[in-house]
Amino acid sequence: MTETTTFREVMAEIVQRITEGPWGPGTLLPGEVELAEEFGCSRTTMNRALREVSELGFLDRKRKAGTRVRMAPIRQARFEMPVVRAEIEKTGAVYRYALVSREVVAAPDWLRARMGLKARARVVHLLCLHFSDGVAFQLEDRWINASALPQALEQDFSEAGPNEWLVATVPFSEVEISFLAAAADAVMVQHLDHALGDPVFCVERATWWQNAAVTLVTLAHRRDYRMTTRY
Amino acid sequence: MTETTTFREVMAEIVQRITEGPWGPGTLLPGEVELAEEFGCSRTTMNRALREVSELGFLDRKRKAGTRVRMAPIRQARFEMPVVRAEIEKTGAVYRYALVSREVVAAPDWLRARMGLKARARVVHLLCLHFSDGVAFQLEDRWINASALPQALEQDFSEAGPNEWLVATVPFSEVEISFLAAAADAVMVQHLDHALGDPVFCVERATWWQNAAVTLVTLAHRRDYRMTTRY
DNA sequence: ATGTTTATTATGTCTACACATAAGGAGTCG
DNA sequence: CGACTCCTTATGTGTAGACATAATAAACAT
Repeated sequence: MTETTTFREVMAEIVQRITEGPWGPGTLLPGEVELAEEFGCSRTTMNRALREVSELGFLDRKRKAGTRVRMAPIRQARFEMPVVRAEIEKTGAVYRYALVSREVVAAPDWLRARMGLKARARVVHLLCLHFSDGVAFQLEDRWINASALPQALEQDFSEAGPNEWLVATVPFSEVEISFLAAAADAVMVQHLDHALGDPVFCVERATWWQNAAVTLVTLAHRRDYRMTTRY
Repeated sequence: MTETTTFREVMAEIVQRITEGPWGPGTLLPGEVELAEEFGCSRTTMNRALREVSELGFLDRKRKAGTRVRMAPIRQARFEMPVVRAEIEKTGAVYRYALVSREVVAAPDWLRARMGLKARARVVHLLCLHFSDGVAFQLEDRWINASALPQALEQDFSEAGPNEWLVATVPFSEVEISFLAAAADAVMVQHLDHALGDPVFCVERATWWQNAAVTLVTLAHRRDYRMTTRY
């Protein structure tokens, strides 16, 4: 091996041995020291390589037990959750935002339960639309906990979407994301190109910050929308 | 600082400074050497910490340019794509598999176009059901390219699902995954607890290996299924 | 036989140092 | 003024060596 053996090369070789070579599912790999010797690199490098391969989902590492090839590689899909604006503009289309409605109300029971709000919590309820080249692309149904974020009461969200305001205001959060299929309701029918009961692809995102509920949003997408990733 | 400063502690402190402390979005961080000095650790450790924080999506690192706090943290959702069996058994329910139908046919045009198959390619078409505690959980509509995988013709898939056979047979693949909402068709109505036209959450997964199409599968889920992740 | 302690071992992480590499910036030259 | 070269600098990655930790396996006691 003439050139320097980088940990990436080692990774590649390991993956190859797993996927095509002698290390089938369930195989117990030799120890790091032995492998490092075979590959002509330091244990540090071998450790890095093995760690990253295991992060890819191929290996299962346990102290003392050793490194074992996963029976079924954990195939994890990564979906970047783009800001709608970026997602639309990436396609070359023109983005436009519109506020449909805004109201400040007492949190309904289902919302209180869902987000863990106190009784009589006040929330800002928004309906927004995101257009791609003039066509409704996404309907945003958002609730913001005004008890935790009183500044939300002063925002009117007529110019910019609440998402952009939120990411700039609330620094970091605990997030729960769900993907689901829902039946189009009256509101969706009115704003998106759907018929009543049509299947709608929805993303629901609940956000907390320091154990306080921040916001719950449901993003309903236009007809035939797909969320796709490759790897 | 009495106890050992592990790279995790350093990470935590860095994240805290980004989310709550002085390092707002866009901040240019001090160099690794300086930070290592401040935190009382080696540059190696600081490097590891910064690398992992940047993998979390908070930091943007470039040689010479330095380490900068991302304007909008890349909110990426990671969905582990579990084998159905594991997903069901994790909930404590009993898993059962059933083959609904199996046929070997010439690939229909839409499939040829979708997967890039040659004309007159033969495919194995399977319909399978995955039960959770006796209730239909997922309907699997799978096409396997028999031209690339002739072994598939000898499998009858009556005992074990094609997924488990495939992961054991085809080593590693290029995958494209889509999430979408579809309207329940006659087949789904028959096997899942759906009415015609009901919204169904579907996962579509196309797989290639060495530029040859391997399989295309659509997984239709039971009513009200959600795919959820937290971070 | 069964439960508890102890030794062993593979991975996890830290340190200090070195060289590689990419990219910004200064200086040079047409 | 613009294009080029070279230097500087921050991150990227490599080495060897050490100690920490978790989990298995063996030895021991009940």
